[in-house]
Amino acid sequence: MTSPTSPDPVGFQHHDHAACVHAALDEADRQCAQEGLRLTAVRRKVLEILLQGHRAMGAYEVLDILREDGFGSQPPVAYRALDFLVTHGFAHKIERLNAFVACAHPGARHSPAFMICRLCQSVAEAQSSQEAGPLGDAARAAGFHVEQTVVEAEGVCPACALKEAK
Amino acid sequence: MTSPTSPDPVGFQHHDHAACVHAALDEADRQCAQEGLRLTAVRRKVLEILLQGHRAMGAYEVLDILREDGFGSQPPVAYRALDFLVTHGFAHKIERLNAFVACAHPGARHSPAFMICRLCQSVAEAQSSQEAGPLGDAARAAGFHVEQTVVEAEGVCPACALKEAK
DNA sequence: TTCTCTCATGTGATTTTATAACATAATGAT
DNA sequence: ATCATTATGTTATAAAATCACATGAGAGAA
Repeated sequence: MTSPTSPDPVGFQHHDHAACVHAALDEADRQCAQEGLRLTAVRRKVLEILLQGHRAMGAYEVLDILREDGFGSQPPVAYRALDFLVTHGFAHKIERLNAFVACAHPGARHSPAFMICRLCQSVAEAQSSQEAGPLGDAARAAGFHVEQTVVEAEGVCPACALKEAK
Repeated sequence: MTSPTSPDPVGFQHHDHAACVHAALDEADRQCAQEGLRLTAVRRKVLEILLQGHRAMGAYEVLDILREDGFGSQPPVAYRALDFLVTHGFAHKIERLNAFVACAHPGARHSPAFMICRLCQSVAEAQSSQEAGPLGDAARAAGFHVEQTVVEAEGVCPACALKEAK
């Protein structure tokens, strides 16, 4: 299933893709049931698309796939599902790319940080924190109450750095 | 010149606005001369607009003012000038808002961090760092080479927090 | 100066991203 | 079964950004 030569776009490491998609969907089902959220067909499909894609995808890219699969084909269909997933932590928006990725740490309450490779467009998700680091310090100093954070680094992933060095 | 009742949108504190705009433009002139950059009329005007506005402004908002002042009125005019300013550190793009602010620390080589008030839309710029904090740790652990960072916190500024508390 | 090369600007058209507004349908509670 | 709520489908439009190409201004060489 997983090509051994293609770069792993979410974690910079290879893994069993089909299993990972399945497990994440199961986890989402479980979590929605627990919290009384409705993981409807479109929403579940969009999450599946993001998990399958395993990289940052634009809303219209997601929409194209939804259309092929017989769902509504207008932008709001994709945006609404993406909003749901983002709101409830099943996916994240990468502001720098105006694109979306499935969350790599489902279930965990977290403020994610992303590393975006400018060469292969892969995106890795790391755990961040709203209080730690320079931003947390600045916020405390300024008396600013942080509710959400966008932390994204653009640069070169290890795989591309290797290729470039050659 | 400065209204004592309006919130200060960039730093959450009041200051002498006219002088601040003037000083920043001078500083930009100086720095461009030194680095052999051309701070042309449009570019200087756009910087002035951002400094005057003293908040995050959309490209089209900037463009409207350019138009009124007799410059070109098509989007590329604004976007090109903004690109120049951002590239050379005279302004920053706030990804979360798709908007631009004049740099609050001109001259300093820095990776900025922003605090965005969701109530009054004011934006404060703090100094950040590409190496410090959770993101730096994660990047080192992953072998990711960071070139640029987007660090933005959304929340409530001190002034709005006070108003809400009432 | 005048030529020329380069970089910047002006303009029209288009693409990409995102939302508004409203009708219809599905779901859950009573 | 009814009703309120929430989700979906669809049309239309807004907002943000870029492409392509023609014109113009500035720096350096002849």
